[in-house]
Amino acid sequence: MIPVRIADLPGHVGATVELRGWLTGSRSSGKIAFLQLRDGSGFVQAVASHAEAGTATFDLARALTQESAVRVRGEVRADPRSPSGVELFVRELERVGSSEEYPITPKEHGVEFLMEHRHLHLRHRAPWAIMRVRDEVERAIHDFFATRGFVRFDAPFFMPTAVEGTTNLFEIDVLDDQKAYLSQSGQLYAEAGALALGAVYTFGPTFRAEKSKTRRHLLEFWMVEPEVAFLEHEANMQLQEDFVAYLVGRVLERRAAELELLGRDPRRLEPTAGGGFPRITYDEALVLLSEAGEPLAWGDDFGAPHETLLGERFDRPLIIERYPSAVKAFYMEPVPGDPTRALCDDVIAPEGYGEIIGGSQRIHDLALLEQRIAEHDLPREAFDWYLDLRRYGSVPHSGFGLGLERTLAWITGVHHLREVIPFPRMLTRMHP
RNA sequence: UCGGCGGUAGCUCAGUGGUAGAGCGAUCGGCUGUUAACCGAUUGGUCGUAGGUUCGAAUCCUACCCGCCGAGCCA
Repeated sequence: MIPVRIADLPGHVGATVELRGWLTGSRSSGKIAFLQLRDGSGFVQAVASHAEAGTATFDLARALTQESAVRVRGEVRADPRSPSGVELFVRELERVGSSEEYPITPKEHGVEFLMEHRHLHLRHRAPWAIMRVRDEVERAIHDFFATRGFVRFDAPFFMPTAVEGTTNLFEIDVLDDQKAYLSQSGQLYAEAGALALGAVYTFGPTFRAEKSKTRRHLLEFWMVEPEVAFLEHEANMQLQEDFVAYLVGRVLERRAAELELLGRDPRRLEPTAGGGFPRITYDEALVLLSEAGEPLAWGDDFGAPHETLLGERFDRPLIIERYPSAVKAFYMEPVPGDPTRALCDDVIAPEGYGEIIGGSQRIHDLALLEQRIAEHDLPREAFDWYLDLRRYGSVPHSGFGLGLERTLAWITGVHHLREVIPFPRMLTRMHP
């Protein structure tokens, strides 16, 4: 008898099949038992009646505890009372692995308790749905860039120095007193890649040793960073828009059932899939903030409340461009004729999920880049190779970084970033 | 680092000076269509830690630990 996945059961109505999975819950009376089963592909109810299954099988069905592993053989029957349209009528039952006193009981639990049992929590419906959305988004990232001729380019995780001097880095002891830092961005290496391969993207974990304890922060998160030679600011923003619209479109197309299980209304995401993101300048954003009663002086960077306020005004991501150079990274190209502003942009997600993309055109002039490195008190010798990129055939180039978890939190509608990564790493969470 | 809130049963919480509580869960029994099942029984505790006040402290005081939410910083 061939094993069948729960997801494929609707195609086997009338057949007798074998299911392999786990018991998520059960309910029984004297003569009938209902077993809730999962196998990773989905969820289904099995029905064991005393008359059809026999005493031994029926008694075993009643004795199974939560998260017992089982093999079940039985007949697939259509039933309008089932959410998936089918049920499995048990003929034979085998307990593969027992489960005693499973901690995550069918009862409300606090976030902290669930995170302490994250290795088991992942078996439950909401994390199951979220991880399937995460998988789809990661797949969509690769598909988007592959169809546009980008080459995936893996940046190192050990870094000799900071990419952006301000943020805190995790310091690592390498052999013989040598210091290194965990990567906070693969961008500088992606720039080398872009000049070698034309268009590249990095995708991997990123580490920020910031003492941030909010729902928008993790110590370790995943970032995708495309970088393209000869790409300038306007086209860079268009690439970002096309990219985000594609990712959201893919989830709407292929993971609608998971969004529904999570209670996420797909209508909130549909405008994004159509593109047409609003674009405003930093100066225009200041006017909007002033009108909203949150005035800022020119030159101030936005705080989280400002970003939320701006993002909530639109039904799709908001692009804010041309920030003051002083609040941005050293490598950003100035606006032609206006050195106080940079050819950069942030993409702010709707609904208060904050910044999901930061991007810019990079300085390609050697003298200007040397000057900026000096102004920022950065160790020049660490950037010798980076300056070489400007010595030998320098061209205008641009790129951006998209935070995977913030994007996923917004798409799935969950409150906290820790929900969208299998094992979150935070100031107060290293276990399990 | 700063601000606000919190730590009591396996879980979610109530309990503001006088015998430590509820619901849920789990276990056992009953019920042939349950899906937040229902009915009956059983099971449940260093009240975050240390010290202090008091005849008596989960409760009041002091210190510390841990967590949650937010700010800054950022994706």
